[in-house]
Amino acid sequence: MAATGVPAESLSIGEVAERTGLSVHALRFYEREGLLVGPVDRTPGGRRRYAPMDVEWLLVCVKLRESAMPLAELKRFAELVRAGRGNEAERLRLLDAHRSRVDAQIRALEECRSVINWKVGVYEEHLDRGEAGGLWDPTPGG
Amino acid sequence: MAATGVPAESLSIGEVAERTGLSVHALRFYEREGLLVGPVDRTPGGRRRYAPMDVEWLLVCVKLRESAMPLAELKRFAELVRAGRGNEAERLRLLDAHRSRVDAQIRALEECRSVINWKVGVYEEHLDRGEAGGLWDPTPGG
DNA sequence: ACTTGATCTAGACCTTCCTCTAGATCGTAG
DNA sequence: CTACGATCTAGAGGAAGGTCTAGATCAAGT
Repeated sequence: MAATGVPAESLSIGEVAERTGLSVHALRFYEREGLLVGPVDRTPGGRRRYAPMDVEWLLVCVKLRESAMPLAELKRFAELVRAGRGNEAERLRLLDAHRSRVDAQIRALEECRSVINWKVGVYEEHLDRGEAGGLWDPTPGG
Repeated sequence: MAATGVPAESLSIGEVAERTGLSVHALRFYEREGLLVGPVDRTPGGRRRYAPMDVEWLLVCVKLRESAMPLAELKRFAELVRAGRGNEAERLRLLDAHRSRVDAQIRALEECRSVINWKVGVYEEHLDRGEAGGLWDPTPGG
């Protein structure tokens, strides 16, 4: 069912799927799209054998994706890493730009939350005083 | 160019687009999809005339969408509001569920940010000591 | 009247990001 | 040897959320 005869730490695609939360399909898709740093190792039979480093990279990818980095940008990042030492400044710029976007997202979500909280408050108050309130709900926007 | 002969507060679709940040196309799309609470007023010539209340509803929609509420759920909410008084408890449940998701999103983004911060720190440190660092970048995952 | 810009409708089209299918192969357990 | 599940490749399919086009109409300025 799993690893034998290969470097003890290597993982099958299914195991990587479990560890990263990505689907097996998505893992193959990411690879095709050039989102991985290096080519994935194969067993003599042609199955993928992921190294721990691949998994760590994928875990970073998952975080970047979760924070809405587009695949295209993730690909760009992977290319920079693949190119090797010498472009760290550019990698840094890329990450830093993304970080700003994440901060903006957080701020935006906090604002959304306060709008929702306000709406929730309106409904709670209404329910508290009971439907007996009679003429109610002239509230713009329900 | 704008309102005359209609209730002073009514707005053209272009004006609403400006005020909400939605495109004119998106506004028509939202309407078709049943995301608005009521039918939008029309001029004798057939142009849409939005009431201030429509705009307020749209501004709420924008916030809900920004926080990733699916259109289907927004539509459900619009239906409840359209149905009128009596279903406030359900509206509340819907909003409350969404609020939890927003909180989860914020927490997830904060975790992403800390991963990014760590990565940024790695690159900054590298750049600080100069490329002269020589053998570097055995870092799993670039 | 003429021109220009905003709107109108219906519906085709697009992008992003996967997901799923088909049909074949690998590998391990019985 | 036989099964059976996991994986393989290539490519089709799909959901979400708009965006854009075409061709016509409206409304205002000159």
